[in-house]
Amino acid sequence: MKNTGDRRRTIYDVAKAAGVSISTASNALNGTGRTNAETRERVRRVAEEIGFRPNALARGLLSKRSHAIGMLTNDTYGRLTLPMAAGVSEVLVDHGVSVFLCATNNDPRLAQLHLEALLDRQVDGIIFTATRLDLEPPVQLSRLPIPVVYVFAEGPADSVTFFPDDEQGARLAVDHLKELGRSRILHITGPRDYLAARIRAQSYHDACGDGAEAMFGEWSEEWGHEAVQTVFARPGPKPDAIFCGSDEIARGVIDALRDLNVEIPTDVAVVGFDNWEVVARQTRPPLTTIDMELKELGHRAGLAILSLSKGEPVPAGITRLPCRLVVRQSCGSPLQSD
Amino acid sequence: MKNTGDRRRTIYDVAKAAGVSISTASNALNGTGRTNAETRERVRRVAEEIGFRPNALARGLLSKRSHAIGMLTNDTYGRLTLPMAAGVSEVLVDHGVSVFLCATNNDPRLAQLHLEALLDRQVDGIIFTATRLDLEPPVQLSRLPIPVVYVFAEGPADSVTFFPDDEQGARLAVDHLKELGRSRILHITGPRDYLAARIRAQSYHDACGDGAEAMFGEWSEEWGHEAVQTVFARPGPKPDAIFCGSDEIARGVIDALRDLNVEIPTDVAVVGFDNWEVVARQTRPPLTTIDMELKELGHRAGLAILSLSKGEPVPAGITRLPCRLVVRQSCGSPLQSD
DNA sequence: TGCGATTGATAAAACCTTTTAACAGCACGA
DNA sequence: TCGTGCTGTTAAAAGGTTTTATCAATCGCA
Repeated sequence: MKNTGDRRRTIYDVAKAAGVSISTASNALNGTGRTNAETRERVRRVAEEIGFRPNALARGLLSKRSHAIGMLTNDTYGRLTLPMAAGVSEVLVDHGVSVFLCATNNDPRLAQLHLEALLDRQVDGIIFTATRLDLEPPVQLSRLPIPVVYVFAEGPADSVTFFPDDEQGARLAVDHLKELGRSRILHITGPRDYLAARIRAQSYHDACGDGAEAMFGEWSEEWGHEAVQTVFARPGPKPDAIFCGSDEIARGVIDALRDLNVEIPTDVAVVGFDNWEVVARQTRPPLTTIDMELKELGHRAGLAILSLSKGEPVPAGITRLPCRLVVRQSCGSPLQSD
Repeated sequence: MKNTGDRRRTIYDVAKAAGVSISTASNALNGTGRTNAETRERVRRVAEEIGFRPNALARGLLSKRSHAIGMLTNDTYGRLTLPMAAGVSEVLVDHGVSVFLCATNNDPRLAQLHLEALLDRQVDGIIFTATRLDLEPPVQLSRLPIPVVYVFAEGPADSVTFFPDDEQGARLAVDHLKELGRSRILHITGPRDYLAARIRAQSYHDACGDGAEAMFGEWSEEWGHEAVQTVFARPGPKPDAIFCGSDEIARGVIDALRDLNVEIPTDVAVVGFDNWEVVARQTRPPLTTIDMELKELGHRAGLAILSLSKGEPVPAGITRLPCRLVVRQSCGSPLQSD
C-alpha cells in the first residue's frame, strides 16, 4: 500500500499520518532536537509505510549543499575516464552524493556551458579530468567558490591533484624484467611532450643506467611496430626485453617481434603499461603490464572532494598512487611460464 | 566587478540593484508576465553586471522539474556507454539539462541505491543502458513516476527503446562485399545468446542465401583466430570474404589469416562491426567496418527523454538507428585501394 | 468628468525541508 | 506560592525562485 498515489509523499503527509507537526516529524526522522522515543518510532514507521523520501532539492536549497558533484572530462572514448568515474560514483553513492558527468570534447564553449550549469546546480565540488596532462583546462577553474580536485591533470600550485605514480610504475616494470635476468632493456614509449612519458622514461633511465635507450614516438600500435623494425634492422646487440609506454605500443611490439620470428618471452620479454584488459588479454602471449589502478584513483578523488566539500582539510599538492604489476605471460615469469 | 562578494547573487540582489520588486525582476528575466521594455532591459543589464545566475535547486523545487536526468549503466569499461553518454550530454546541455552518471556494476543493491538517489533528486527521466541485451535490468524500472528510455536494452512492451539497426548494419557489410565481387562469405560472430549476434547472423543468412555459414563463439580476438584456423584446416573451398561480428573478432581473424599467409584483401576480404577506432585503425590493413553511430544513439535517446519529460508524446516501441559503413582497406575497395 | 479597459508593477503564496525560538506542561526545591 | 529547570512539541522563518491575484496609474471614449 506504500505510495500508491500519483504525487510524491512529503513530510506533511508523514506528519499528518503520525498526528504530529512537521517539525516533530523532521526531528524524529533525522534524530535532531528532542523527541520522545515512542513518538520517534511511530513517525519513522509511518514514513516507511507511506514510502516517504525527502526531496533532495528542498534539502539542498536549505543546506546550501546539493550532495552532488560534477565531473568535467575531455576524454572522448572513456578508456581512462569511465573506470575512474565508476570509482568516484561507487565511493560517493554510499555517502549520498551523486555525480554529474560532463563531456567537454575539448570545446571551451561546451566546457564553460557545463561549468555554469554545475555552479547553478550548487554542486559541492568538481573533479576535473584530462587525458592529456599538458593541455590547459578548457575553462577557468582556479577562482571557483567550490573545491576542485584534479585527476590526470595538473591544477594550480596549491590544488589537490591525483596521478598514478608513473615513476614507481616504470620501476616496477624494469625491476620485474631485471629479476627475470634481463639486462638489455629497451624502452619504447609515446610522445615526449606527454609528462607521463617523460617521467616513465626518466625512471627507466635511473633504473637501467648506461645502456638505457628510450625511444619516443606515438601512443600507437603502429609506432611500436615501427620502432621494433628499426631496432632489429640496425647492427649491434639486440635487446632481450622491451618496456613499452602503453599496452597499445606493446601490442605493436609483439606483432613486429613475431613477424621477425623473435620468440616471446624466450628471446625478448615484453612489459606494457595500462592494463587495458581488452588489449593486454588478447596479445599472444598475454601481456604482462602495469595497472594504473584507475578505480582506486577515482575512490581517492571522490573521498578528497567529499572532505573538501565538508570543509575538512585535505593535503594540497600532487598525490601519486602506486601502480600494480600484472603478471601474464609475455615475460615468462617462472610463476606463470605456460 | 561582477560578483566579487563571497555569496552567490540572488534575484533579491538583482531586484534591489534595479530598483524593482523580485516579481518584476523574475518577469523581466524570463520574459513572463507584463513588463515595460525599458524596465526589462535595465533588469537584464543589472543581472548581467552583478553576475546573477538563478539557483537551479530553487527553480526545480518549484517547477517540479529538476532539468536533470539519470543514466543507469552496467558497462564497466565504457566502450559503448561513454560515447553514448557523451552524445546524450552533448544534446541535452543546450537545453539546460544535466546528466547524472550511475554505474551499477550489475550489482542490484547499487542499482537500487542509485535509482532511489535519482528519484530523490527529482530527475526528469532515466536512460537505462546495458551492454548485454538479454540481461534483466538489475532493478524494477517499469512503474516509475518518470519516463524511462532504454538504449541497448529491451524494456517492457510499450517502452521507448533505441538500438542500432543490426539487421541493416549486417546487410551493409554483406552488400559491400558482394559489390566487390566476393561470393563465398563466411560469418564469424559472438555468442548465440546475444540478441544482436542472432539478428546480424540472420540478416547475413538472408543476404547470402544457401552457401552461408555463421559461426557463433565469443566476442574475442581469440575466437576469431581459432575460427579461421578451423575453417582453413578443413577440406573444401575456402571463403573469399569474412564478415565479423565485432572488430575484436576481426582483429583475430586478420592475425590468423596473416599467419596462414593469406593475403588481405586480395585472397580474403574482412569486414568488422563496431568501428572501435582503437582497434579498427590499428589492424593491418586497417579495418573496413560497421559503425553503430553511438553518439547519434545518445542524441536520439536524449531528445526522447527530453520530450517525454515535457509530456510530449514519443512513439513507443523499438527504434533502430541505421549503421554506417566505414571503408578502410581490409576489403580493397577500388576507392581506397592503397 | 466619469467609467471601463489596459498597462506595469507588486505582495503574497507556493514548492519542501530544516532549524530556531517559543511555548505549554510538569516536577522540584525554596 | 513562586520561580527554575527540564521535556516534548510546535509555530514560524529561512532558503531562492515562479506564479497568481491584486493594486495603482494611465488611457480612450462617451
